[in-house]
Amino acid sequence: MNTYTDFFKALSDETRLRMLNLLIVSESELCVCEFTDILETPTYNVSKHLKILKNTGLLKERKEGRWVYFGLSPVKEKFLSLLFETIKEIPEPQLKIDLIELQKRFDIRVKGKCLLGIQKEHLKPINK
Amino acid sequence: MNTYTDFFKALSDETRLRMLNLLIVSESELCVCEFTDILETPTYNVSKHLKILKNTGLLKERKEGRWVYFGLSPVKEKFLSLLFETIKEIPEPQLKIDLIELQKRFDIRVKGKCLLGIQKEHLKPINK
DNA sequence: ACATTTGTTGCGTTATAGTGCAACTATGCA
DNA sequence: TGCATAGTTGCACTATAACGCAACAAATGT
Repeated sequence: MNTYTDFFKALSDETRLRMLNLLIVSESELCVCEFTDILETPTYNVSKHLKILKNTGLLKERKEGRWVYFGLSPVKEKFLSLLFETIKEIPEPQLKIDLIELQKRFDIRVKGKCLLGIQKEHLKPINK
Repeated sequence: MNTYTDFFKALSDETRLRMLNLLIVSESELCVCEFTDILETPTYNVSKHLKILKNTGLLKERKEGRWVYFGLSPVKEKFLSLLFETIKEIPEPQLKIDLIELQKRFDIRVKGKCLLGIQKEHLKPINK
């Protein structure tokens, strides 16, 4: 039972709902820095939210050099495919805006790869 | 945006998910004491959870004598109808058990009305 | 009028979850 | 080897939410 409430809990946060919207509509993988710029959310929070979605079983992770890409887990249950269809039907302007920002990030990919890192300075982590 | 995360937040609690399952599958109204017995949850919590679902816009309330019936709000958005279809696809044994218990409560209704109140003593509120 | 029944609400407690900061790891490059 | 870049994690703080209890309101019956 807990498993199913956990799916809804995962979606009950705005940042995570926006993340899933990006992945569902685009049908592709995004790396952490792309999420950071699109959602205008600090990297450390992006990372934490992605971890929650992954632990819920919604996302899978793939490392490529210094970059980490997140994409949807393969959908096996009818429950999950319907849940994703439901998300697609949310008429929220912000979700449309996010898709436009996503396209901008895709446009600066090099051979389909994210190589430019975070573009918005104020979202970068402070490294020592 | 908040509105939509609120729908998911409403479903992220086991008691509320079970409530909605009962209403969606049965396509009828239930009164507070019926929820109490079926969910084996104290009346004061049943009442609070129903209030949350109502405030989220998922339920409507109807008073009839001392009894208060709750049913689904009329569904206008595709988002909500899909959300309800999604809930129907949850393969959780507890949700099936709840439906059996619901049938038992329906069986003791008098002319379609709940007249017997809470049957499980330990769930009743302490009245002075 | 009074007791009973059905349901609601306020309060204190506890548990959970999101945020920001800073330290940390890991990979690649000069 | 040293540094920059991409991302993660631990900690303290704050906010939110569920719970149990007890008092309360509202409708009904005698």
